[in-house]
Amino acid sequence: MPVHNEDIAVIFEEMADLLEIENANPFRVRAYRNAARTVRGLGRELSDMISTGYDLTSLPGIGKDLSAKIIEILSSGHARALDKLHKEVPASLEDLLKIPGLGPKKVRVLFQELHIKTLRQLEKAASKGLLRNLPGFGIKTEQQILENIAAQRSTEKRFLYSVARRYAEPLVAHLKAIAGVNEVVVAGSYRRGRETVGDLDILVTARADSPVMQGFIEYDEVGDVVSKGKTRATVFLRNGLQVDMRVVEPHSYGAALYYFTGSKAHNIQVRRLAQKRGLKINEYGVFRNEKRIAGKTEDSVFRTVGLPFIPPELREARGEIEAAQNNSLPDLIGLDDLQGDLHVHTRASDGNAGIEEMALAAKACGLRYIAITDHTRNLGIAHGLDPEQLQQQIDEIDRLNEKLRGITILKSSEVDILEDGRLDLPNSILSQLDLVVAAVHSRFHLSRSKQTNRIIRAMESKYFTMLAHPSGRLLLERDAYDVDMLRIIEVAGERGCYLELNSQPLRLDLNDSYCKLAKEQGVLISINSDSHSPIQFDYLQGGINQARRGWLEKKDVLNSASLPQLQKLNKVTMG
DNA sequence: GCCGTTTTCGGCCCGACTGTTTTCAGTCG
Repeated sequence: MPVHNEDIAVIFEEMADLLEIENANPFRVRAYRNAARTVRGLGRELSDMISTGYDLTSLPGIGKDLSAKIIEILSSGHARALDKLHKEVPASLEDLLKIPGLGPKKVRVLFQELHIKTLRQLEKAASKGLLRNLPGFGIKTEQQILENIAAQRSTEKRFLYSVARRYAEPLVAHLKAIAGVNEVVVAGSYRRGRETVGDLDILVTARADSPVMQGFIEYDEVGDVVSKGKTRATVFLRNGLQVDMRVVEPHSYGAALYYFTGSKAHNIQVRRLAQKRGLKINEYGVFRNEKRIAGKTEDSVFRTVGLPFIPPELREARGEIEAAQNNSLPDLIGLDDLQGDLHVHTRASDGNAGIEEMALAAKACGLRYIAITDHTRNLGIAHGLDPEQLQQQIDEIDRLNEKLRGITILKSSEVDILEDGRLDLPNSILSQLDLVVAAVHSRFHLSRSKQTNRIIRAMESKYFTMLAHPSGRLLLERDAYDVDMLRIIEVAGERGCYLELNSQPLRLDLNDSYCKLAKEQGVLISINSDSHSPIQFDYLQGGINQARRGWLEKKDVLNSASLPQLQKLNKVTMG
């Protein structure tokens, strides 16, 4: 049973949780959490790194001990240290930590005093009123625990970025309209462009007498008010989305924006840099002793630690600070850099508009070319095309290209990759297409090796151009199928194929880490809308957000090429 | 448990809010 980086990260996180409940040295706990993050963020599998003789202690946060533990886990599948901890602290206590308001100290008390190990036991004890007399607990705590157990059951924890935006934008407008309010900006993971967000962090600058705090908690959409102070409040909207608002003075705006944009891991790294320079960074500014030396803008904060501005999408402690120090930050791609869209559907399969309508909509968005990629016959549910129907479409595209100006339509297809890795169209018709987009739409539960080989076999077709939505995941709905994505990226590099970054809000597939890895391997990414209607070209912005999080520059993106440039590339024939 | 242009020992990011503890610990972000 191969051990993946994720397995190791999970073990380290479990160790951290249990050690925390055991009241271990907090810095030791942090060391495990740091190591888990490092392991998760690696581009390569640790098992490969070991076999090529890589010294793990050169990784950040991995020393002699954790390196030995990684090697142990890789060879045996488990860590004796964790097994030993389990004898003292039951694993189920981790579930209790997930209840808001319960941290390691309280969980420890629950376990020691009442032998509570599971959520069910906790709920029972709380409803019997057994918690209120424990040290550090009271009636309110007991009540809150009951409410939070119920809330956790009923609500979805994260929201799609696109959904969060629908709530964020009107709320920002509401706050801006309150007297005395200056700036209102959504920071946090939302500003970093993450594909899903757990909550909204809203930063406000306002005059001291502004009623913004009151105006916030009285907002129409607010369901529950969790806490409210002079500078900070937390609410839940009626849809379950948590919103934190912070109010700061204008001279702290940049420092606060920086601070609340995170990520936490990134902020810690930068604060450590500040510390070395005898500076302290908090949400109010950058301080030397008691004196504020920066904080009005984010730029000013970065300058005090000798760094250039780092775009929010990069602030994940994945090497951006080192890159900033070496002046090698990427020049991130923007929406304007896209010249075309290589994944577009029409009503011939499951879209809702004709070819011409889609082409004109793309042109209106500033694009110069699109590829029409309807499904193939194997995908019956989407009315996939058979070779004859595709031939008719090809003829229609030829006629339209004669007529249309300012936009070129490329002939293509989103071809199903069958279970054995064959493509769902004969070569006789594939050879007539300008490019071939291929995708897995069935048999998601094959074993890792079968799924990987299936896709690699498809890539070996001479007509294969690009793998669409490479992992098959649907955010918050369906996990990625089990596939060796590192291998897929390698093979794409060897065969001169491309990978898609699908911009549908529910997909955003490829994810940011794999985008970065593809870039490092020289594999170009195509940022496509997968539009099924003329308004869906807007989705490209979401793809751009994701691409930026994956460190992609214009040169890393296939469809930032002009049409003549695209024609010169491998695998695009433009018959 | 990690780490080193103050250090191989002694540090390790920082502050707001809540509830209960009447002076502060725990939790959260």
